[in-house]
Amino acid sequence: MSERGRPRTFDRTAALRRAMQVFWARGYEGASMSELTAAMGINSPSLYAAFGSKEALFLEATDFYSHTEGADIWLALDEAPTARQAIEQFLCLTAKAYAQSDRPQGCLITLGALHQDSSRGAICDDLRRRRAENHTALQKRLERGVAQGELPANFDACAAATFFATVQHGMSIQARDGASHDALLATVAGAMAAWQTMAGGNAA
Amino acid sequence: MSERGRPRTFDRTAALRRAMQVFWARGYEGASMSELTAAMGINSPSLYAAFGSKEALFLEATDFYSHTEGADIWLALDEAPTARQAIEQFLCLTAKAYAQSDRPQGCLITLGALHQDSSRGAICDDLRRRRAENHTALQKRLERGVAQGELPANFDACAAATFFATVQHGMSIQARDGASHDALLATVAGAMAAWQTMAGGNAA
DNA sequence: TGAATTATGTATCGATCAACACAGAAAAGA
DNA sequence: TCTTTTCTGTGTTGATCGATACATAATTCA
Repeated sequence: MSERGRPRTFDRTAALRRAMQVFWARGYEGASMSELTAAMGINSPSLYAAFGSKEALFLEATDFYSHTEGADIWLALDEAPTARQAIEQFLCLTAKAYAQSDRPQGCLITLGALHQDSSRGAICDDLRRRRAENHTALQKRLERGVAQGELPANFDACAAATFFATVQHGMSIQARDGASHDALLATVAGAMAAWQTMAGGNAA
Repeated sequence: MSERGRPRTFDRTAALRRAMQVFWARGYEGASMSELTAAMGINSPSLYAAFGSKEALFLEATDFYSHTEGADIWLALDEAPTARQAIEQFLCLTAKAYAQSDRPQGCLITLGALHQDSSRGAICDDLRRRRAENHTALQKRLERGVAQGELPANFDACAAATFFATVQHGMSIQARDGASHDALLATVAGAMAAWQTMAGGNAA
């Protein structure tokens, strides 16, 4: 295959993981190329040869993030037996992931590029697309709960999905402020307190 | 007084407002001096003479923001007759303010400098202090509700304040994603749905 | 009117930004 | 061995970053 030429002397996946951590901690604009190359242990030309550009590297890093850091949260959403347990697991796993001290707090997808001009570059659009996918996943799971009779027929799955997604976004900022796991669980408890009322049948 | 020397030819407050809008839209790091001077209608030396530095300008801009854009939200919190109405007004006014299309979406205090190193510079610390003050204001209002018998004695005002503050933070990101006023109100409805359960007496 | 004081506009500072030119090094194919 | 291909390290590109030097203009005080 493509085994001709001098072989790469660094682990591409390991370097991508390091880049992800830098973007995660500093955001897209805040992460400089020198910071990235230092963390990845390679020189600038090697980075460009392997990943193309800062923008392309970020897109790959967010994809890597989704498949590693973010995977279990969204897996639990689908696998929990009831919609209520699905949402609770979703939020509890979020609380656990966001407060871990051995990595940046909060979510790369949520915090990675909040101030980009949507018109300029694909980064902002890509993150928005991923956030929209998350909203859809929540909504689908809630609709399943309606279909299975767990939730009333007039339950507004879209509005509820918006609410729980917004709570998760807020937890990213809370985590960035140094909130402990327990503090994040207080927010989870608040969000789950809404469940009883929403599932009671008088959803707006 | 200090009326000696050549008088300033621009309105300092108007220039500060323009600077606030730039920081609001682009964040601290994302707002460049050239962008700021262009929006403020002055040259770089005038900016430094009047405000000191980019950092000092940001601190003044956030203070200005608190006293103008953010004032009515927190005023309503204290003036509403019941704690429940206070929280509801607080969230509804937030939804209204964050979705207005004639200004940047979301909150400057929340989104202004999420990726700063806390050690480096006073910006991050200042915003965190302001967010902590907001949490305290919410908690105090809820504790008033407990004292007045509106809420049960075992009501966890701190945890509830954390929850509502987190919801508000999430709404900033939701607004940045282009959410409409109605979409933000869906989140408000979700948060208020939690009220019934939390105020019921079985708060954790 | 003249000295002191403060603001303005032009032009620029060194540092850093993202990105790349180039030559040498290390592999495969002939 | 020799050509081709690909990667690596050094050094640098033009642009932009935040921040100023400097001369000039406009005001107050004496």
